[in-house]
Amino acid sequence: MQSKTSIQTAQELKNKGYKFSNIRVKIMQYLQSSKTPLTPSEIIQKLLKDGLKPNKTTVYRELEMLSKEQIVSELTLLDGKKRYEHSKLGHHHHLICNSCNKIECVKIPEDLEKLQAKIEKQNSFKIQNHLLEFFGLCQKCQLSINN
Amino acid sequence: MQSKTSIQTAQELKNKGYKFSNIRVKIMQYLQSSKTPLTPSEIIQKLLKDGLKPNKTTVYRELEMLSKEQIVSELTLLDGKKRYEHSKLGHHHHLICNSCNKIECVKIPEDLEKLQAKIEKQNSFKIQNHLLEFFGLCQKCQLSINN
DNA sequence: GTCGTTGCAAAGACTTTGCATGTGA
DNA sequence: TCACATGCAAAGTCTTTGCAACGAC
Repeated sequence: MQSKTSIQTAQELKNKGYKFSNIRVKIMQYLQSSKTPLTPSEIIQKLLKDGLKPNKTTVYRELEMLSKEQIVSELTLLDGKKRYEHSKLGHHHHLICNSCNKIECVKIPEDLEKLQAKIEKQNSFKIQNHLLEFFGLCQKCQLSINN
Repeated sequence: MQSKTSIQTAQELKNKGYKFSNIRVKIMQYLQSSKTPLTPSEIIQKLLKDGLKPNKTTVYRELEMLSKEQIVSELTLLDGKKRYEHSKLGHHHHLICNSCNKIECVKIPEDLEKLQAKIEKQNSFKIQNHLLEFFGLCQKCQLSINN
């Protein structure tokens, strides 16, 4: 199911009264350039590397705000930790390595429309969204296990 | 991907040294008869209703053991709480109501073999398992929203 | 100056651990 | 009896809340 991804511009955010603080901009950058969803503590690590000393509360609040404004989306998987990824990525799924825990994103062109239509009919359930994640071994780990 | 569901017999468990305490038997019964995955606290509620006063630690340890012996499987979704369901259910998916949070189980006959084969090839990723969950409105909530 | 943002301390929710005691076979 | 099961207290991890101080515009 494709979700709309009309992400707000910086101007729209300013109009809503948000300010562009150092930390906020950094966090948005991390999420925009990350190939994998990030946990709050991973974001804190990145900020520390960049010379900032963020309070964890700030990071949690930042992510809450970005989530509320649909700039990022929240994902709870695996270990119960929340992870965040940029909404510009659109609807996609993940390949999660059981060995090294790496998370890759993957787009599935045809997606599940037909299957969903069938399930809706058979279960009288109106599907609004879905979650599809694959667990297994990434390329690297397949090789290292074979050696 | 179908997971093997050769569940251990009571005798096999006894041979491993496990004892059949009141609480353990109850917890296994709840999970066996539940139509929806249960959280530790839901299990504690059920035990209280049945006149037992379980310590939460006991319940957590029970679920850990049942999980280790593959009698139940653990599921982390949604709110980051762990949920447990009986392995006899085999591989299946869930319909999760965005309105009342009810979780229904659903089997998908054809499942995703073709899609998985394609993804494996395109991403050099060896898929071992998957998670597929649908979010939307259950029958009841569709009706109550329309009224 | 205003109002959003930040830091700090504390609390909350869920889960795990250590140790002493209880109990089923 | 003896190993497993249980209860209790404490700690651990992740997250949220309240409040005062700071800072962008």
